[in-house]
Amino acid sequence: MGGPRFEPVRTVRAYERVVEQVEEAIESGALSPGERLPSERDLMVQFSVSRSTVREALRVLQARGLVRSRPGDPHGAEVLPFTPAALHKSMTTLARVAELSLAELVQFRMVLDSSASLLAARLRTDGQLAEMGAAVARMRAATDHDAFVAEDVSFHDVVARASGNKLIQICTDVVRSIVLGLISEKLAAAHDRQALMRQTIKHHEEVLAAVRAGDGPLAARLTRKAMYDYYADYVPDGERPALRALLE
Amino acid sequence: MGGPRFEPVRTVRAYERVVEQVEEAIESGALSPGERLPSERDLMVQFSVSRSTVREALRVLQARGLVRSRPGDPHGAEVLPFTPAALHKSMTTLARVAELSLAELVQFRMVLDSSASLLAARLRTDGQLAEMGAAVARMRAATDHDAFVAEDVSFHDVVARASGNKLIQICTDVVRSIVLGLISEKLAAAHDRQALMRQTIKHHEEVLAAVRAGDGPLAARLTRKAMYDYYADYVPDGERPALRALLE
DNA sequence: GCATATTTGTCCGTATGTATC
DNA sequence: CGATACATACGGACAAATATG
Repeated sequence: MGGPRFEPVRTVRAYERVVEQVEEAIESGALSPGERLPSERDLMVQFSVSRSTVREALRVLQARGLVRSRPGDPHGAEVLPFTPAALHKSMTTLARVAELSLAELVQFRMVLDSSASLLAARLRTDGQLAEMGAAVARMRAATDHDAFVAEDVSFHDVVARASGNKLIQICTDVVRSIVLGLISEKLAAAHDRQALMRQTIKHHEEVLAAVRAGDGPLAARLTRKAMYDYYADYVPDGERPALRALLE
Repeated sequence: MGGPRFEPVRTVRAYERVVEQVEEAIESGALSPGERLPSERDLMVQFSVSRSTVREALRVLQARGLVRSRPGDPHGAEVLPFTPAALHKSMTTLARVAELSLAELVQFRMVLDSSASLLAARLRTDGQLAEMGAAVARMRAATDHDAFVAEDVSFHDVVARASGNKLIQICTDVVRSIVLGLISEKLAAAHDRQALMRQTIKHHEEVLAAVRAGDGPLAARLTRKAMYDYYADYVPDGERPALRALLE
């Protein structure tokens, strides 16, 4: 007994091996954004596989947002700079197939954005503070609703950046766009847009003041409150208690 | 002036249109997990494209975790039940190409898991409370380190489930496995594993008591503290202040 | 258990539109 | 502008794997 323990052999497709190798080259930094992959014909020689196999691998790499190939490009597929597009795609899919409710998404935003505010209150630079103020000023000056929302987004973007955590920054961005995609039309059709906009500006000014004062817990609490007030109307009654659980 | 405003035509690949249609069918629920797609030959007839195009589309759908095809399967590709595998993949890639530091990942865990504890203190059922207690008991009984970590994970899993938020549940799971993948070998090689395990059990007991008492803020604070104590040694000195910013 | 039919995985060749030099 | 090389898409072919009778 106790001889060598063999592991089951996972039959791995040819295109997967191609994907793995190119992926490793990109993620390890051996291939940098802007650099080019060899042409499909070169790749089929280097990997000793057919054209179809190379193409299936490139489709997967493209779906993961790592490369992009254009017809006729003599330089081969381009290695792309990092974007959260793939994360965005998979989270959007998740929201649909896992049937995430708007309440869950808003709750997640409350958690992430309030944490960003908490950290920003400690770690923000003076330049970022100025950016936040400028965003609020542009919110005040916004004439149409779309511009207002855009400046609202830019405020939250600066706060997320000021948190110093790239993962928080990316996830707030992704989840926010999903939420806005779900209810942007409803927001635009709100009956008392002016009042909502005034209240939103007031909330942002309070958050900004807390961040400026370095009071992280207050900034976090205000952020949660602002988000609740902004979205609660669009959340079914039964799910609002779960949101309020984050307000103390 | 002012004639019809034409929009630029986005040249869309044939395989992308196939992907879109199948994706829509799955995400809308027209195709449920366990059901089968038509065979590749049927698909090329239905979409009026070549088999290569169908195959490239299937590779993309497979990369997104929506379907799986096996060689020789007469029933066609299988529609898969939801898994966060695609999210896991894209976030792992993100961690590498965006060069996420361990500190950022741990900080993200502190945010998510403490929020889960906060919500769980309010929303947990008695059954879930019992599950948490059982997990801690199994942690106490664990003989080897791997079993201990496994029970640790199951505790956090129950808490995340008790939060009532599927997105929190999934993201805690994904980020945790990434963090563990980064430093599991270091954890196993810790010089004073016994002391660490005792401390971890104590922390979990405290969190459990707070959750049982319904004290969400306390449970959240204890969760952040426990995670900091567990991982701080593996985070470079310069990045620890960012972690401590979450401890008040 | 075995033979058969079907399907996928992979390969090859070709035609067409396109981007670059 | 022309020539070249490229990606896109098509169609046909064979071997290995799978399910069915």
